Amino acid sequence: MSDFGDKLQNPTYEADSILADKGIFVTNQRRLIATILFARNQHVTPEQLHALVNQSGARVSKATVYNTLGLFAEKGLVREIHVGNAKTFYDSNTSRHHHFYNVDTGDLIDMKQRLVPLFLHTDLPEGTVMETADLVVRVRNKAS
Amino acid sequence: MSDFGDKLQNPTYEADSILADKGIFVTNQRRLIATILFARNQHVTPEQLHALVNQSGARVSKATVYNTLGLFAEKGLVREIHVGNAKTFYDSNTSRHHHFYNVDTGDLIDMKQRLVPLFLHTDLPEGTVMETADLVVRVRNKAS
DNA sequence: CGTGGCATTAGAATAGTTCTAAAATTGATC
DNA sequence: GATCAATTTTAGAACTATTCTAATGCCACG
Repeated sequence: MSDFGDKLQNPTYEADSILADKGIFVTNQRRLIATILFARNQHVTPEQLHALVNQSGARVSKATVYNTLGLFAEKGLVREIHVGNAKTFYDSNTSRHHHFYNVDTGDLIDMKQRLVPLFLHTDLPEGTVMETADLVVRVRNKAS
Repeated sequence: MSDFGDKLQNPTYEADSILADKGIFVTNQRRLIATILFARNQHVTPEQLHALVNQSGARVSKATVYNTLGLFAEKGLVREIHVGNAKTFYDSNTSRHHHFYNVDTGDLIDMKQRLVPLFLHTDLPEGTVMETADLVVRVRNKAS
């Protein structure tokens, strides 16, 4: 990149600085994935993201999508949400909030209510540290 | 079974009545599974239960274990707990409580604290009904 | 410009679960 | 008790999400 003006125009610049801020080494694939992830707040599964990335012309392998999402989650860039039944979502909104999971449609929906009071680290089982605390309310369509 | 006295002596009688109370048709396999499940409050995965049943001499197929646990959960006899990473646990303690899941050991541990306030059905997404509401706090061993 | 180390890749492997089609069991009926 | 329809059980194949593997590519630095 030539100068600062260029950088501001360049849609990838923001992704680069987000990654750099978290000490994540920037590569083409990571930039691509970050750009898509942060284009809007959203919930994606690795598979959905893989499709999104690749239909944008680029080619990123499934393994890299998994690795990259795992790395981003580890660095606090996205939140990993486990909804059971072998599915994992990644949420680009890392603020404290919880979810509904519709088992019929596979949709993950933000919960507006703040239901879970502060969680105290001192109460964790002996010798463990918290990784994540997910409240997932599983729902299904009424008519079924 | 011959008479009521016999039934009281018979360890399977309790399982039978538990099943009957929930309108579950009793079969040998279901009785076996129920007996093991309710011998003590515990968390089991289908695979663990399958091993338990079969090392007790009987032979019950994996498919039946899955079907039966699913049926019991549907009828409210056990609680299904989704901890992510493709594992499902069944908890013979159906009272409201939540769990720690140790990702290193695979253990599911009861949480003593009552962290989640009453959940209001009216706040569910349009056209859906609640299935389960699980708060799972994922922890890992400190030294890793 | 060569070397070391990480990143990426395709495809195989794995784990948990569900599906399938056939065989067995059940209770109801003769 | 034999017969029937309905349900349950079964073995194993199929499926899905994810992780592993081993080879290849890429970049930074000397």
